[in-house]
Amino acid sequence: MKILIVEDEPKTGAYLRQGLTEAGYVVDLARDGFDGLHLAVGGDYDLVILDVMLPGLDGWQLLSGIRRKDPDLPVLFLTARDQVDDRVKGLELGADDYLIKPFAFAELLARLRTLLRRGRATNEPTVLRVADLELDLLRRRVLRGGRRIELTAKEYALLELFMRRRGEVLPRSLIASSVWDMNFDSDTNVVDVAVRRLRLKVDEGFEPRLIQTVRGMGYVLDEPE
Amino acid sequence: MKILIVEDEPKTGAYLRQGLTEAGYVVDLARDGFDGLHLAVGGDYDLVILDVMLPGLDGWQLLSGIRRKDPDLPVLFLTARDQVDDRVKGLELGADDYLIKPFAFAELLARLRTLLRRGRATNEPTVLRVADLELDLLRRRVLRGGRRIELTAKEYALLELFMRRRGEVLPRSLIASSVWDMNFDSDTNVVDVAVRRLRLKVDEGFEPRLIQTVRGMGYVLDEPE
DNA sequence: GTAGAGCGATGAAGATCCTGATCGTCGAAG
DNA sequence: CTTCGACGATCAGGATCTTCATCGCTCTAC
Repeated sequence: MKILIVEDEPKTGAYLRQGLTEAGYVVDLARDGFDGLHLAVGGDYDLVILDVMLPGLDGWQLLSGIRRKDPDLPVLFLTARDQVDDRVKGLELGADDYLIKPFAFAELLARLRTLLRRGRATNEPTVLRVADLELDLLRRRVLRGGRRIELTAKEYALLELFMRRRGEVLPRSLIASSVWDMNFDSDTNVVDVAVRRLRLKVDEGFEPRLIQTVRGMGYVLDEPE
Repeated sequence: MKILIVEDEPKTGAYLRQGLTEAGYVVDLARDGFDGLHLAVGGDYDLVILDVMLPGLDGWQLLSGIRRKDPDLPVLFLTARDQVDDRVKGLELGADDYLIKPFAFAELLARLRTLLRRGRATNEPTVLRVADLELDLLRRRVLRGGRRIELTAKEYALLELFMRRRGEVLPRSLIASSVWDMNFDSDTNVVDVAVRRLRLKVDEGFEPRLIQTVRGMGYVLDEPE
């Protein structure tokens, strides 16, 4: 897997290169937008990581340049916290994902895997859908009836679990172990409380109710018949 | 490495056995205190994991039985949340570490590694000390001037980093990456705030001040000359 | 049908952690 | 020596998550 990084700040660039190389990717690094564009369109990469703030060509110009030549090349945007609103712009222009600096390296690797696995042709599903509830795995976004719903990290993890295993009754212990890495059913009701919070955001005021309690067993997410 | 688990609850026992076996340990499982004691004293184990609540012999009786035969065998206590005060009793009776259920499996593995690495004979240091500040790696306890100091998870991780690298000036970026797994110096001051909280607990009201700021570089923990 | 136990739902409080703003201080340049 | 800018300290506010206590419902046993 060959990845191009376009990043002007030397420290961040070097760090990314080192980390990704150690993770087994082949990595090239471009220092500005011009080099970036040049390499991206000619270099046969599987993925491009793109800093929004760049000298020369900025991130968006670079992105549209890439899209003109290669509409399918996965592009991941790096944006700083105070440019968060720019991510919308990036996604509209055809970026496939974004990440806000600072971020955990593990997080970056996870996103990369998703993007690369989806691949150019294979088109594995990136959006899970149950009734009018949608979960966009790449953008980490949730929509219900077309409306955006903001979820916290745990809520998102919980919902993703539910949707990936739609229709299955998930015992609390399973939920605890996959969302919390807790594996002992002692006297905690974290799962219950988390499910309640998720319900408030995702089910409250909507029809049909998707998250259902199965007494003595656990919870399911599904469309009731 | 051979580990004995003494645990009566079948689900927890099975889970532990499976997880530890997958992690490469050889695992035996005893269902009650009598079997546990019998196996422990005769079975040539490197470590024993012990549930406090047991039918037959309880955890402490078992522990003192073990200690009579083998004073050095590492023992890790499992205690439920509402028995937390019992952990003191356990440690006084010669347990080497304790873990509160529910806990993350990764946490258990980390503790095991520490206990096993220390080994029976090798006696690697398990307490870090600078001036009158002590950090007990096994018990995850911190003492200053003999007084117990309660730290949160992040505070503990930060202090451990400082003490393991006593005297070294640690740049913020290094701290961020080891305590937070964040690797980008953007506009956050989490490190500063965390250092402040740690200082309040560890340095405030004591002499000498151990956590020092090195302008433009980062922080050090050391005894000033 | 009724009582009781167990299970889940709910609400509130508390702990921890992060963000953002402001204030103070150190050091260099003039 | 004074001024200014950069860096760090500090504080308040808020978000998230967990714990705990209580309430209500369901199911079962009698």
